[in-house]
Amino acid sequence: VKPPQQARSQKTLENMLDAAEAMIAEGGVASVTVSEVVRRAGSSVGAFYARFPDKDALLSTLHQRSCGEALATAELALDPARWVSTDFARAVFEVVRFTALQCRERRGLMLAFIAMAANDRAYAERRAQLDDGLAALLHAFLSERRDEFTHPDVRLASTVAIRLIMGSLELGGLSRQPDDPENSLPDERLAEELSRAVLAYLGAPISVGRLRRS
Amino acid sequence: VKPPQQARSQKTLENMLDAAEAMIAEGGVASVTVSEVVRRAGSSVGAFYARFPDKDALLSTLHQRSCGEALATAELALDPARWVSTDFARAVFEVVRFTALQCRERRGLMLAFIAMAANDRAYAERRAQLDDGLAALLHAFLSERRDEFTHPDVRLASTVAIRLIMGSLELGGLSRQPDDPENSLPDERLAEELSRAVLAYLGAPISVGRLRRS
DNA sequence: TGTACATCAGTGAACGCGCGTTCACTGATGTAC
DNA sequence: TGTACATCAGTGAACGCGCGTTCACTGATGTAC
Repeated sequence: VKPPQQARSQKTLENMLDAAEAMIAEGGVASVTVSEVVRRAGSSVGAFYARFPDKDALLSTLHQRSCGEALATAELALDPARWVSTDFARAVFEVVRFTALQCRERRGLMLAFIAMAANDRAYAERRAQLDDGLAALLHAFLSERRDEFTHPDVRLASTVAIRLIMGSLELGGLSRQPDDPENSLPDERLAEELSRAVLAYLGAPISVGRLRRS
Repeated sequence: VKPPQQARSQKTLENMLDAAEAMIAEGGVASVTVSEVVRRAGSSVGAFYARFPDKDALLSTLHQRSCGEALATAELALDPARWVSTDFARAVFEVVRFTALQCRERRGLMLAFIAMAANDRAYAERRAQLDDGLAALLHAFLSERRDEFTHPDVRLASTVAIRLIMGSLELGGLSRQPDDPENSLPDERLAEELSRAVLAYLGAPISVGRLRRS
């Protein structure tokens, strides 16, 4: 990806990324065509190829941007300072619930990048890096609360917990009809059970029903 | 999909499905072209279109076949009779480990169908049905062992446990390099932690280290 | 401050590759009498 | 048991659509003197 030399071309580039993101969210990667991207970005095909060597580079760049945003969001959500005065179980629950919300909001993008990762090594690697980053953040959070759970290996527990949470939520995103009103397992309920599972795995005692109180 | 009238065309059809499956496992859905499928199947393009209305139908049929096989495999693995004389925790561990093995063996196919489900409602629905089927089987298994864990809602617990297991394993399949020798979290280790998580979530007491003894 | 030139940025019609699909045809299998 | 006919199964060259990519060109911005 050729970095722009002037402010206006930087703006053009961002418009293209935004257009691609919107199109993915609406109709998946398959619906992203260069001509439609540039049409939405108010640009032209030539301008596109002046910035990106090819179409793949656009999607790669977008993926990088999305991973960065996700990590930044997690950094805020998992900041230990934010939870100092909150009960451990409650904090875990809130984080899981927030994550579930984020996944639902960005469902289209998330699914598209899952599909890309399934087919393309580069996406899989960026994805793995994101998971590592999330695990590191969770590790920092858990280290602050070391005396509130019993799992002997905090690092391992962080990695596995991220897998449990992200895996379940993504699998949920895969199968759920977004418009199904009477879903057998709504997000809120899943988040609650998921929290219980994570807390139980960590070895943090929790009384039944406590989570639901807000 | 037009059902064949003679045995030989049934064979042709199966050859095509097998060819497509092999190609997916090797190079993902993108590598599947009609001409290559028929070449491998020792058939011809016309024969293809006499069976399938279009290329999508081939992949759909293959997905149905795979889901059926997966469910049949799970039916054997989760048959309560098979585990009557086995410790509960050990049985859960063995099942999770077996599932992890299956996922690794069918990694290519699994990833391809995840990608399809991300882009196509029909695949997502079949996938959701498979998960429901797995949950039902787990529910039957757990019902036989009702007195060995404390989770109050067996049905809910079954659904969530399937999500935890399949989600984590699939997410693992997404990010892992299959050829990386020094993976930070090898299958065996993940299966163990995953079992602990599931057991803890179910409320089945387990002493540390017990799982590893074989 | 103005002029000339270089580089950056953008335009969109035209090209062409790959792959799904069609179709006119040949061969194989089954059935009626 | 043999012959005629109908249907099923298979063949592969040719077509054409869609979309990524190229390229010859115009316009905008910056810089030197």
